[in-house]
Amino acid sequence: MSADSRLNVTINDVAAAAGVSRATATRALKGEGRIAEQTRQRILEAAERLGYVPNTIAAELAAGRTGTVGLMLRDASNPAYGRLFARLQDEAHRRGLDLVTVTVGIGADRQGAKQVDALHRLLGMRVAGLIVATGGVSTAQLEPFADQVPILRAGRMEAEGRIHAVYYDESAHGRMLAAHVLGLGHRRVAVLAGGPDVSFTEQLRASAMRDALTDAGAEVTMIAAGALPEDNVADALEAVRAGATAVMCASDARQLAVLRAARDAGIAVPGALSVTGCDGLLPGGDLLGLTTVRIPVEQVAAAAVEAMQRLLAGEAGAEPMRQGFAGELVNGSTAGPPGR
Amino acid sequence: MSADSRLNVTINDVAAAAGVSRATATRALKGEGRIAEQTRQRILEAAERLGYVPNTIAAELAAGRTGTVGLMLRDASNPAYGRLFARLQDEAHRRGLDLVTVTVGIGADRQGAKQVDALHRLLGMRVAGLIVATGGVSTAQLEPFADQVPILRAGRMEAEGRIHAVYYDESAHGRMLAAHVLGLGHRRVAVLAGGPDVSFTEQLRASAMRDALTDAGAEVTMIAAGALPEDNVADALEAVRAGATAVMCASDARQLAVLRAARDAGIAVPGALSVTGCDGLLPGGDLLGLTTVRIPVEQVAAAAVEAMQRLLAGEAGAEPMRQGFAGELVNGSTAGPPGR
DNA sequence: ATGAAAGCGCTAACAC
DNA sequence: GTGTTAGCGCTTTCAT
Repeated sequence: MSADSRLNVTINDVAAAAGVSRATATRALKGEGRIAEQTRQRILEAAERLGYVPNTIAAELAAGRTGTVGLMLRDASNPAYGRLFARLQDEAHRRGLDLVTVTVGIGADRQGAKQVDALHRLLGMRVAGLIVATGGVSTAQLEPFADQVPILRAGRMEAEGRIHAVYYDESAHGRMLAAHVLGLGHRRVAVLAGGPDVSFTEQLRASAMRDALTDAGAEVTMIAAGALPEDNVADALEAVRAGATAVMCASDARQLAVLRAARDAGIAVPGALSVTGCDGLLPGGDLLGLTTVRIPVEQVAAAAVEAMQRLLAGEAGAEPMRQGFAGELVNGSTAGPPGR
Repeated sequence: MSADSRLNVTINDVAAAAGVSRATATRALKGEGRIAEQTRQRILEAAERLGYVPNTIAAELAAGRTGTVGLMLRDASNPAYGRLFARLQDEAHRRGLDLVTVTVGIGADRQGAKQVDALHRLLGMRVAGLIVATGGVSTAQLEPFADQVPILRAGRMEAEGRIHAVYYDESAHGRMLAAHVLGLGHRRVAVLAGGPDVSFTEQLRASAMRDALTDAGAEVTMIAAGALPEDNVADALEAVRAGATAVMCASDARQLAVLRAARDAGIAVPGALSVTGCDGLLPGGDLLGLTTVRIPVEQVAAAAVEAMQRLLAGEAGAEPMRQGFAGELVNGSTAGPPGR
């Protein structure tokens, strides 16, 4: 309690106070090795009394390993990443894994310097494993470290190489939505998605939609949008005026933007226009009647942490892990049969 | 590039490769002290070539201090915390502060053992400062460390003691909403909020609402709800049947639950019932016409990080910092004049 | 401008 | 059971 107790108390102080050697104190504190129950108590009591907080920095340096897994996360204001983050933390907690997180902004920066920065910060901490939940850092940047520490990409596929992956099956999502829209009877559809440089995920969804739609003989207008949800929404409405009866958005954020625009333009949804999105994470999405796919965040988080734990335990096979999960369709009221 | 390069490369290797001593290598790598530009280049080049990633664990132990600020966060699936998290990270990034985050679940656990756990993990890392963005850890638990390391609570007030705070002025939010509802003409109002054990924030909002309402002569029914948004919504509707014309919810999540229930019960909003919430962070809240207060996440995050930076620089006064921010009313379509 | 040497607080053999 | 000892990889005086 004294001003220079607490964080300044070392294990030496504890050992001295208990009248034992540092080694014995370590053992007692970690509950390993055999010690007399009596001394153990004495040491624990001393630690408690002095307010000892073990210096993990020193411990990890001495032990030559870390107990923590690094998590690289993309901007968590995106609900999808926010939830994934929360679930990953939860799962890790449950399994006794310590997670330390660094986030990387999404600002355009030259050559992804920030991502590399964040990566190095984590690797500099000599984390025991790495979970990467951001598209921002490339496989090529990860690869060099893949045989030093298990690296697992969460949320997004990893096509090849030594990086493990537990991911959303976005192509399946795209197909599910396309099938739904087709089933409703639409034959002229606009697909609104971030351009290739904007979002890999949206691209995946959008191209799956396009393929499924064209395969079924529908006429598709692809609209490559900017990063903001409201970008290029006008183009989508233009397509509607030109005859499209449905706008399929690659994200719920875009779906909201389209709904807003449709409302402002006096276009009835789903009467004159059907709209779909993807993500399914918005609280209140049910009230809005969003038609979407609920991505399986929980499953991906659980599988990712479990996989990481296996990797840390060395139980992994020679092959990198690849596990995909598809969510389920949320049949809302923003999409209906094409009307007039 | 060889299998045991990269993470196994120490500064010794770099020094050796460059034909200098460890000390010189350190200087070159940190860009401090005077060294011949030529040797500097040689060292940097060697580091690059060997793929050297500095071991921050060792560096921090040796230096006796950390460059990182710890962030204790509550479950980020809550949009309010998710956004705060994202903004804090952003701000920290911008200001060159390194943040390491640990989250604490919200599960009921005996005596908040998990919170203490998380706290110790951060303190064990000997972080340079601590930002606490969860109500889960109490002032009493924080206090003992307050003179070892600057501790700043973000999002929630800190009444006394040595803990700094940058917070949402929830009482103001409650008053703003109450004034709005009163202004619309309501005189019989139900207030739905998590009970005292559920959410401190909601309590703050709710009691401010109650006070403002009763001060204006309105009749108020307080409903102490459970943790889930849908908890006790039935009680709120019961109050409506008994004559209340408005239900003020302490959070938007509860507002959504009430809207859902009202819809299912065939109660017109805002015709027969006005509903308000608080948070204002839901994407699509505008489409739903939510009446709410948008909490000033950005301001709080920015102020918190700035404050922390000042504290780290030792520029703080003797008094703990206390900075509150109020958001603004979002005048939606879920609240209107009392009708019949 | 560079090197030598002494630790930082802890763990982990290895003795006793 | 408990103590001794040698580091972990790096920073930092203090010499030179």
